[in-house]
Amino acid sequence: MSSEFNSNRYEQSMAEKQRRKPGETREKLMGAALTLVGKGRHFASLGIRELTRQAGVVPTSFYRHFRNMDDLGLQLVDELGLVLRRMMREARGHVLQADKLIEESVDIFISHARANRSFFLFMAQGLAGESRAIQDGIRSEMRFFASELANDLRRLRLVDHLSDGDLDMTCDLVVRSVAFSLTDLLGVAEDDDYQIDQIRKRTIRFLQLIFVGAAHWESGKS
Amino acid sequence: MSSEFNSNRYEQSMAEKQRRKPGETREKLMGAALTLVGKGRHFASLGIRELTRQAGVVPTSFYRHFRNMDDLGLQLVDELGLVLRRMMREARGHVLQADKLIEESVDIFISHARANRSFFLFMAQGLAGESRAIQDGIRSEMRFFASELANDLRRLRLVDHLSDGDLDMTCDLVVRSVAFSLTDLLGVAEDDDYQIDQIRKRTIRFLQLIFVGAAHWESGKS
DNA sequence: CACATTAGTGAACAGCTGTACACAAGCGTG
DNA sequence: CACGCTTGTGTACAGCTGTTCACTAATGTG
Repeated sequence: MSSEFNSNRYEQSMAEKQRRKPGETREKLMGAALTLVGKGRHFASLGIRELTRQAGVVPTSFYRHFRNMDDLGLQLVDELGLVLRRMMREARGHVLQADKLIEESVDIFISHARANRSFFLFMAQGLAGESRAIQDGIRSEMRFFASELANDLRRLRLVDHLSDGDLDMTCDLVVRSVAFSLTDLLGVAEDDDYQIDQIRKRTIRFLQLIFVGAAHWESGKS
Repeated sequence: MSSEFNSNRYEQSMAEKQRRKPGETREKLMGAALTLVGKGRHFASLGIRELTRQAGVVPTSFYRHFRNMDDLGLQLVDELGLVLRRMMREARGHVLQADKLIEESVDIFISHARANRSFFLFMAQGLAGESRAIQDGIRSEMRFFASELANDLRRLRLVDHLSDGDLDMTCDLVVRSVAFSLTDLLGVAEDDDYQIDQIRKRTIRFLQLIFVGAAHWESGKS
């Protein structure tokens, strides 16, 4: 990555101290955090020096962009939101007919989880992390995701018999189940296709079970 | 049992350096870890010195009982198993008739979660923690819990139409949903009765939805 | 061009960290 | 009693930690 500017003006780079595109260090620091998390470290155990070392930057640079570790975590949550939105957009574009809706959505989810492993690892960690702000941020992203899902389902008119509240609850449960499958997914090796397929099948069955419940919800309500 | 001369020799305890019942320091260390976790710290960020300080013990004592932090975590997972088993036993004893089964189980779960807050906090953290061994341990406890639940349901003959595999899947989903509600529960203040009741109601609805799905599962299967 | 602002650097400091080592007190067993 | 075993203690050390400070180079704005 980022090799587009190494050809034209490196002859004056005697010092090469700080000529980089703006915000690059910031991204390097956030990327370094994700890299370390991707290597199995927990975000809460990362230190500033360790982070800057991984990013190839001097420790003091950290404070130019973040007040402390929680601050960096919050900005990571914001980027996580972008990842989720990209995933939603792709799902909305790809789902063609209703009968394969669950399978295709789960597939898209799994492929995004594999492509953005570190991001989702960070999300799973943050749910029970030590910063309340990060926790709330992630929870809020999940709520947003669930409400968007509810909107889509309403638009597709597949669940007309459900009240808004019941639909929201159903989507909430769906998102939680998928999020939990996510932690399964992050627990197996990246290339263990067999295990990943098992998780895929289980997740699909979970969602089918939930939607069967939703289809019969009013009649089954006590 | 008591010989005749071991009763009058406690007056030489001038130093009182290390006369404590065996294993007390071990428990103090594990308790200190739980205390810190209960205060909002993440287990992965705890240090040995910090822990021994909290326990009121000298740092070197740590190594008498644990090889490292992961070792301590694993032993905490074992104790977590005991907590879960106690909870299951109480649930089995208290559930009288089938129609209140979900409500009563959720109530028991919530009361145990409040009573053993730090333990469940540790469990929620460990699910996405940095030690694979701890992660697997917790996952294994959850699987055991789910299979016990499946046994109970089979014994109560409430779900005779489900195959063993489908019942296991249903119970797995139930346990996951409850575990996720747990993280909600741990996120609110201990005495915020209103929020806790909201979580209680939502969890009950989740489980009802799942069981409605299970009741119609075969017919809804594609 | 002059200027304030921004983003980078290196040196420094006090304090904390994990771990090793040698020692002491009490225990159970012979 | 003497012995080894376990548990707890104090000291020590090298290395890492977060954070402050003063300095410098490049950038954008007038």
